[in-house]
Amino acid sequence: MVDNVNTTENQIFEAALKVFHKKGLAGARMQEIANEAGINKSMLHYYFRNKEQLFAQVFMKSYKRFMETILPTLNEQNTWEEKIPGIIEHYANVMQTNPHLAMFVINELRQSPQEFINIVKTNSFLDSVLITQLREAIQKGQIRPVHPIQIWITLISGIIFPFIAQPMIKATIGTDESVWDNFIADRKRLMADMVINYLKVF
Amino acid sequence: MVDNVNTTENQIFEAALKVFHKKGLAGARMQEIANEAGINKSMLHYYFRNKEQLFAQVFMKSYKRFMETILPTLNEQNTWEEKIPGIIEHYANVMQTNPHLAMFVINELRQSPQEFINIVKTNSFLDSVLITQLREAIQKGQIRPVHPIQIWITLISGIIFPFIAQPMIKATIGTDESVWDNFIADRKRLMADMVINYLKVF
DNA sequence: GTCTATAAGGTGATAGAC
DNA sequence: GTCTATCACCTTATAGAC
Repeated sequence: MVDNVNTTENQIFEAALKVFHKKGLAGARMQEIANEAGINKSMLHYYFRNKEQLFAQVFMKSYKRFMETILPTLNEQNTWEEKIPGIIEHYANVMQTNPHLAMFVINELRQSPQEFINIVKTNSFLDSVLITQLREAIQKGQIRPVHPIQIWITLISGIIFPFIAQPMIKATIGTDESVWDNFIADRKRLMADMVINYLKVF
Repeated sequence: MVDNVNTTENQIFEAALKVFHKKGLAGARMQEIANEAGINKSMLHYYFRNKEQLFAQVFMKSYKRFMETILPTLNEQNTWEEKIPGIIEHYANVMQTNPHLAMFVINELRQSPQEFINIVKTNSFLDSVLITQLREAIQKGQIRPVHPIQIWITLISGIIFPFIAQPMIKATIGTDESVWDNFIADRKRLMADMVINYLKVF
């Protein structure tokens, strides 16, 4: 399937992406996807055989958006200190553009068959430039000796979780859109500052 | 309904808690809950009328476990600096005891009716002792001037997210249980150190 | 309170005309 | 490729015997 072409197949796929992201595998209805696409329900089976296979394709695509898009940022030609704000910015953008993405991937992965878990293993960030850079800086005594993977998890936790918990946070700080935007702006600055500060000052 | 009594009603409720946590509202089946409880399916309707009302009760109970249990820790008679490791420890324990809890609450809250969102508003941590303490310390110039709410979100993000993303993390660092335990132990130390360090050193 | 049987409606999937 | 009609199954919910 070729992207960005307005074929029936692509229209269905985009609709499926939207509905599965919002409702999950169990909550999504083939009829709802058909309605969203403005296309007859039979066409879903014609192009994707059944719900299971349609979901599998949606999940793969979503996983790529969620994980693989970060790799270029991790492997850029700059210092680890420059990479950190870049990573934060990247994930904040992904989440803002697609608010259900992270939740969808993480949630479906909980009970998915091994098939899906395997694609996680084959897309590790462990051998990225960032991790290597942090490891080297630790060896040279330039930064605090922490597992680089802990730094990585700290970064993505601090950015992704607030988006996942968005409904709860908004109920607390206020539902106004500008309040949320300020919150996220603060969040990005804080996480970058805090992690860099922690690594350097010891 | 009284807790910890082995009535039919409680057996059903505990089974429902388990199944809903794992499968979510859309994925859970009344028959599966009945099987889990070892009780006839008709009894579910006898005691809880329908799936919707059973779910509502399960959600309320879960939300309390997820949020309200933290309030005592936030209001303890100690300094903010002592509270931070306490909060981290508390949430790590909650997540370890009930690995599906956070995901369930956050996930169902995404599309839940206003009814559920309202209980978030009425259980705010904004007026907790911790937040007050941080605000006062900022006014006195003792710690870095950051929104106390950002500190709070940083703490819970850094602990809850790793448990939510557990399948992905395990696929990366290894599925061995001792590896995971070490990872969490490191995580708890790192988050406490990093946040306290950031607030004090400026 | 507990059980069996069954109704009532929803949902994925296919057959077959065009 | 696209549509309508329809099947087969699943799931919630209830009626009614005990």
